Amino acid sequence: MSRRIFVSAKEVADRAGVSRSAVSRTFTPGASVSEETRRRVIEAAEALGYHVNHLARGLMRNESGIVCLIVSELDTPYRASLIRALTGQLQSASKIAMLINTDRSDDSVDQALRQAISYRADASIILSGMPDRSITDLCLKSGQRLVLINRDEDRDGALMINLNDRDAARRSFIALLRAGCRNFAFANSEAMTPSLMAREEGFRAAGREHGLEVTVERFGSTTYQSGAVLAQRLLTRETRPDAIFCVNDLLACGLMDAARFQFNLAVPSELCVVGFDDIEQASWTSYNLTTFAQPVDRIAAEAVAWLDQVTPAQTNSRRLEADLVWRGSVRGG
Amino acid sequence: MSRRIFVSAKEVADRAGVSRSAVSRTFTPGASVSEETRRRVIEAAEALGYHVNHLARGLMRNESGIVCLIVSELDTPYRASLIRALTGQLQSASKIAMLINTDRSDDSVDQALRQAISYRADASIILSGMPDRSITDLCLKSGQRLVLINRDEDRDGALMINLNDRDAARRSFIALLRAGCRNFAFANSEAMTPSLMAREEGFRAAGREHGLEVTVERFGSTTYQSGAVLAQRLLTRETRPDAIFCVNDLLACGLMDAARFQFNLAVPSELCVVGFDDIEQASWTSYNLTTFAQPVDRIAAEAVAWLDQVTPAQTNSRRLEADLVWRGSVRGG
DNA sequence: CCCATTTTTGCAAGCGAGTGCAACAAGCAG
DNA sequence: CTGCTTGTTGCACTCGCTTGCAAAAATGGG
Repeated sequence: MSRRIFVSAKEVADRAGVSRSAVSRTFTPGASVSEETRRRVIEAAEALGYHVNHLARGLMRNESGIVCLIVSELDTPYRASLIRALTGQLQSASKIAMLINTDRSDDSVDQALRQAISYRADASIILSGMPDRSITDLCLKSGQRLVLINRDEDRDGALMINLNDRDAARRSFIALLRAGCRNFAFANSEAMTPSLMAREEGFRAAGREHGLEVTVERFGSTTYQSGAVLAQRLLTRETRPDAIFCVNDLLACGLMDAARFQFNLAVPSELCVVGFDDIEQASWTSYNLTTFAQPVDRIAAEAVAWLDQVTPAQTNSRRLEADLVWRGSVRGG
Repeated sequence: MSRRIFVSAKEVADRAGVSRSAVSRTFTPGASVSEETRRRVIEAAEALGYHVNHLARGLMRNESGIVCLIVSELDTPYRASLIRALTGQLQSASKIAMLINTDRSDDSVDQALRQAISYRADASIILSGMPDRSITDLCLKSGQRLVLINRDEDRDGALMINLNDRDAARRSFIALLRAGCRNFAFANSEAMTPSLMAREEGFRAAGREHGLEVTVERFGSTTYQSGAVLAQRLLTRETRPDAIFCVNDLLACGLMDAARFQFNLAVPSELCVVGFDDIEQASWTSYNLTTFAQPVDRIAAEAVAWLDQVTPAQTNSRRLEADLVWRGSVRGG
């Protein structure tokens, strides 16, 4: 079964009684075709079910319209909503997303970029992991655009979109301080990616500025399960924290559940919690979590706008602000 | 900036001192090339950073290796995990996923399929919505494979993967009956898709068989928020249900939160709840929801296996079983 | 009505690869 | 040495499209 009998421009041309170029031009915005021929071509195309072959077009035009999204653990709420925003906005800019899942091995971000090159993607957007410099250089040299979201490592020529994590962490500290908390803790994973570390640094720095100790605990990856373990570790300390900033919401949910059901602590009266990302679950009544919102639409918009530019601007780094979403997991507010 | 200077087979051939065909054959498994030339080609390719142009290859071979995933609201937990499974398994079968987001307008499933045709996708997998017959016919006629997941409407030639929703609903009823419940309710959305309706039918049918009334309430879409509204409606009835089967987990979470925080009902002692999908949140301590697991890996495996077949089998419909995951939202167990 | 513009149209040359075919080389049996 | 098989290689055509170029048609001004 390799019938694969797509109808080609030739057939449309024959049926419409015009040349193949006429068909081509009909489907090329801005090309010179008379109203009459265009009508006949459209009609024939409709009747035959013709669709321009984007593979062939990409080959000729030397631009495929494809943008690769490189991501692991894509069912994580934050990732999923970012992907949703990106695919939506890419489509509005008449590009199409190829999704490459890098869950498997470690070098697979490199593999993913090779795929991107093979399909002559116009650009790649990296949401997870960090590829080797040699391969990113190859991408850039080949004229493929590169967007790094929350990756932070430098790659000249690539667009880097980051949040102001340090500042958010600082604001979180102040909010907790105003809520009357005095024993601060930071619940982190062991992932140690730049943006996660920036949150930790920012929170610690704020502590130092106010002359207050900040307990830091790190465990596993940024998941619900890690949150539970971190709760275990933090809440059994001699001086129990009354304020915990969690490196992301998923972890915060796990931590809150453990605090509540395992340690019988009431949030926010006995323990204040702040998260990061503003995933949907943060707004659920059970959590009602005060958190920082990832501006997914802004992120996607910046990325797509940059891809649409003819010549990428000088400044290829964006630092976006994460807004604090006040909910019930912190007193006051 | 349209440099786009990818290296071509010609350049590799020149550098290796062989013909272009030799390069082509080197990268075509099973083609006849001597060990010596292959070595030289590989070496030159490596040095130049050559990657076969999949656009051109797809054009010639008349198969692109692209599979379109057509989906809306892809940040929904169940959808996201299905996408993760699909992309992972497609890649293992050396195919690549194109993700088409159909959030926007209503006819956009049709639009998506047009895109799939334009990119000469080998197949399309539809997770949301239902395209017009005319366009699916065009896909099939063009030799493009079609997979419908939980769509249920018939399309000859397409693979249809469904769950045994009716049976799951029946088992759910029996479990609730055994838990000692007597006032049964079914919380549904107004989406009315076949698989959701099958769950409702199945649950009602089980009720009839046991001579017990089943209250059905429908509202909005299958979201957390709808769950809250449905709780409001169901739990204010003169005879309050003590067993609610929710059409999916998201809705169940909303319903449980409302039951708990708004109506002060304890789960499972005063109210038993069963969901569907087994999203990650169902396992969180706050919900600890008894539910039916969507066999996402099986679904993905069936889809990919069918795509790999040279000639699609006669029987192009799969009905998979959803396993009951016992947790704490139902007494006993 | 004629000539100069402008618009439309078709031809043909690519884009980067795969592959049938024939030429060629090597290996081997007779 | 000849004839034949087996394995490699290059030529040239093809896939479906875009686009520069020049010819043809349409338009308009004088």
